[in-house]
Amino acid sequence: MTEAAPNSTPLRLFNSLTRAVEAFVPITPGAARVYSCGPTVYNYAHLGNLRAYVFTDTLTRVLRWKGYDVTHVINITDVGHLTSDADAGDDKMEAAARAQAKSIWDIAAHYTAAFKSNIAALNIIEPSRWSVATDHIADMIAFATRIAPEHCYELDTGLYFDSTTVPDYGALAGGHDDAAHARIDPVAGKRHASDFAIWRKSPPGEQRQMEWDSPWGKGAPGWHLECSVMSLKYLGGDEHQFDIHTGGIDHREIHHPNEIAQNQAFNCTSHTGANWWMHNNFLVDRAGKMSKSKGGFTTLFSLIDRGVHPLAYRLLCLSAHYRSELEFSGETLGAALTRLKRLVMAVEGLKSRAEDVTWQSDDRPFLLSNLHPKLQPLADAFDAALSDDLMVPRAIPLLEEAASIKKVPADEKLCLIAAMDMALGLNLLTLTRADLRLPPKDATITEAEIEAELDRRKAARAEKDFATSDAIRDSLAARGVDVMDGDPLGWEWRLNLD
RNA sequence: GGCCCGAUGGCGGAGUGGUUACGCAGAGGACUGCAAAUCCUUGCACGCCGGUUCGAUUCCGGCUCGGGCCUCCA
Repeated sequence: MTEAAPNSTPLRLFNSLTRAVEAFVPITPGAARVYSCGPTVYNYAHLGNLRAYVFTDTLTRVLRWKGYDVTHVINITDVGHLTSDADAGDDKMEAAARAQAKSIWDIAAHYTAAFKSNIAALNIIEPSRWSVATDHIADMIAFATRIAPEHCYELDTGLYFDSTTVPDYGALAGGHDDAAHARIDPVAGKRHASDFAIWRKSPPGEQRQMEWDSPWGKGAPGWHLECSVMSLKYLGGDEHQFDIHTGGIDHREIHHPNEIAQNQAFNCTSHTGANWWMHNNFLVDRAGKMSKSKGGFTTLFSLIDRGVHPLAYRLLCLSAHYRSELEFSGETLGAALTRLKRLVMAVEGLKSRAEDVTWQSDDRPFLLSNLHPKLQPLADAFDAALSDDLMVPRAIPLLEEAASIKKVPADEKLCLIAAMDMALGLNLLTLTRADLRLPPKDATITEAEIEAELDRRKAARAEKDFATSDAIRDSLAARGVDVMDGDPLGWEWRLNLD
């Protein structure tokens, strides 16, 4: 541990490899190396995608809370995913480029920037490294060259991995059933249905925007290859092993088993490459999970356009355990926004009463030292909840209790809240009520106009001309503005979350 | 068709073999010219049928319903 842990509950994490919660033991004492499967940048991330990064951010923050130095890598997949068939066919990046009549590189740059903007808006800590797939083609070719003689075979369409050449292929998925794959039209010549492409050759006579020379001809790497290559390169160390690999639960069935097979082939061992494989569950709506390919996805940008602060979505994600499905709707989002607002107001109230600035420290052990006797049990319970496989839903009410508990000085409460928020990432110490009042994109009135109307109304009320003051209030309401006399903020946008 | 998961109050979502989750909504109160916002208080639950048990929402079996994966997906 790099810092003295204020509380000593051991961290326990669910491991998809064993389907059990296990005590976390890092390879290097005091350090944690984490790799997260990142986005394919051919479109905007939808809210379901973003849940995965709130999850991995929670993991990062809890590891830090427990005192570990975290090295975190997220990849940017700017090449390699296919639109349809198992291992051949069109590339999503190429298809998006054609559809938008842009260079594929422009597409990747645009959606990468959009993704990073979402990450920032959700107060997700930047990874130690963003690892871009197309920057690692040479590494991928070297990796493939090393495993090819023992584990791969070449067809007209590309280089394929023979899934029977590694022990327990598909174990992560909970048992592999080769027959189940038979339903899919197999690529001609594949030895086993579960074999997958390491290198995809460009179709004869077709010039692709992204293609590279390789020992197996001009083409592009298979989409499983990049994660093995980049995770082992940046996190694997001499042993080519690291601590935790995260991703969506859908990756547990295909992508991660294939990654494991590649790692085993590369290392010539049965070790999967990562000691923990962790998977977040889906964000769902009434119809089931959200997904890009089904269309009809909702982006974080669309929420902001409606006047919903992005951290409300973060709080929504934190209100459920990462391994549970989470229902998304206007109602659940609105509930999270209201909850966030009340939290922010509580902290603002404490800040206005605080007498010193000790709570402005970012030194967690300091903040958690010498806690008020009434706060210590809350801190301990908070630590216990986080340590129990990141049980954040049980941790949030403890922060709320810390904010409202009676007969404890504001400064002391703020110290604990500041420490807790380092784990939750809700920005509670800096966020203000006014920050949460985002104008809807379709607003028909400006804030200056609203303030002018409120000045008129204030004058009318001073004269006890309630007919005029109520008429002004009604006209503002008709334009989506709610007047709140007893509230320092004075007014608020009315949200439409249907 | 194969594999897997879930079923908690109006909604979301924790948890437990016998005692409070929590949030949002609702209700009552305070405040307010009124309303809103805020604060305080508060009602509401454990899919169905069996079994184990002194006692099950919590353990076991069956059923029903819902969902996921098996094709790119977080």
